[in-house]
Amino acid sequence: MTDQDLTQADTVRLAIEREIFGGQLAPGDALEEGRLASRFGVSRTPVREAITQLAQAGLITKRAHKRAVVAQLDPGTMLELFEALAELEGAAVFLSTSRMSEAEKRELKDIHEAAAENLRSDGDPNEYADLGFAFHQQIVRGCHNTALIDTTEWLALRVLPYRRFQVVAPGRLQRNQSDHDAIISAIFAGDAEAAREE
Amino acid sequence: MTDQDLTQADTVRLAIEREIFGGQLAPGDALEEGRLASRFGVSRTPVREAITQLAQAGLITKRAHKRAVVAQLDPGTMLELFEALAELEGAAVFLSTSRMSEAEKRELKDIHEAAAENLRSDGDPNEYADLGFAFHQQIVRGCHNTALIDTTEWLALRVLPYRRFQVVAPGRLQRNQSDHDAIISAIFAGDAEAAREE
DNA sequence: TTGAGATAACTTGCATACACTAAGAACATC
DNA sequence: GATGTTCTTAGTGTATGCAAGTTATCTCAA
Repeated sequence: MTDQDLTQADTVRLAIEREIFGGQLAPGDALEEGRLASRFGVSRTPVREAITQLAQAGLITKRAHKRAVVAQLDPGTMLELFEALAELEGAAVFLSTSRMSEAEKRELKDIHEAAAENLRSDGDPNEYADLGFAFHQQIVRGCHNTALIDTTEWLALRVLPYRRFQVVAPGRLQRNQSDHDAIISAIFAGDAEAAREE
Repeated sequence: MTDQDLTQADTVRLAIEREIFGGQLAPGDALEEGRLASRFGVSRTPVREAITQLAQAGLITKRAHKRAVVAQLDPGTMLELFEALAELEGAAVFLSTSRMSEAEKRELKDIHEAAAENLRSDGDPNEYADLGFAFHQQIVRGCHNTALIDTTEWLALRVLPYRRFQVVAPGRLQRNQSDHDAIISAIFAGDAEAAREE
């Protein structure tokens, strides 16, 4: 009753999600209902349900009578997604500036400083990426608007499979870090407009 | 191919959507798979699929082993939705200001003036509502970012069933109209920030 | 009368079977 | 050899049956 009232369709959906985010399923890969069914030891019915949900979420694309495919974004669409995501995060941080509690601000600062430390000491890049994710998440959640949070995170989910392809240009991380510096300053100064322009 | 390659699940989903938007299905109403199936003359399978999709879209809520229910929003959630929608539209208009073509701006002006005329002549309120919807849509689409457009319209869809409950306070329409006036001015002046603050 | 427990009726979740679609293979035609 | 046509077959879409869970009804004691 805690929450493990997961139906099989849910289980399958979560498993597929994980494989997409983890890279075992790359964009463009085909998802075949029958194979997935036998792989997960269930019938095709819950698999179909899971696929339907993932398609609705935009993680996979599906057309009638054709195999479902892990969503493949052309560069243009991907840029649009990133722009839209930036706008949503901008809107969220605009609200967050006046709405985050002191505790939330403190935690944001902690995350930021952990990232700085990681950068200074040449730490694990994956850990830095995770901290960056947490940073964004903390800001977005600070707006205390569930609809906006959900929408933003849903959009973030769609680009997640492509993060792994991001080139790590030299100096990119430092630049990212100073951007975050600016955001933090703006939030603590209560300057919502400045925070929006990250 | 021009013809709808619609699967039965799609047909059912569209029909249910229409009934929700049209008010035949009110928030809180239960959707029972069996009844819907026999009503639409199909089996439960495509009905289930349609319900899954609508649940994912947020139009209905569904929990394991419980009946699906047309999404019912408490006032707080509804306010959040409206706020989030306003932020998204704000982001869109911010971009639209510099991206709308002359033709798009002209069409926007046409819509706005048709609404003004409707108001002046005490025309059909439903027509005014439709024009308002078109006004917003025209602005959002002007940002030319499919991801942002889709996200915004998807959110707008979620609140659509509740528009009918909106009280028509006296002077509300005039106020709405002058807000739109301000937006138009800002867009034509190229003042993106002003446009955002509708 | 009211409330807890038992039980019957109903609804959902899943498995299985079948129908239909759409690509590709095999074949015939030119 | 190229082209068009008919099979083949892998794979999706839908129907149906059944088991498990949920909701409603009934019973009976306080």
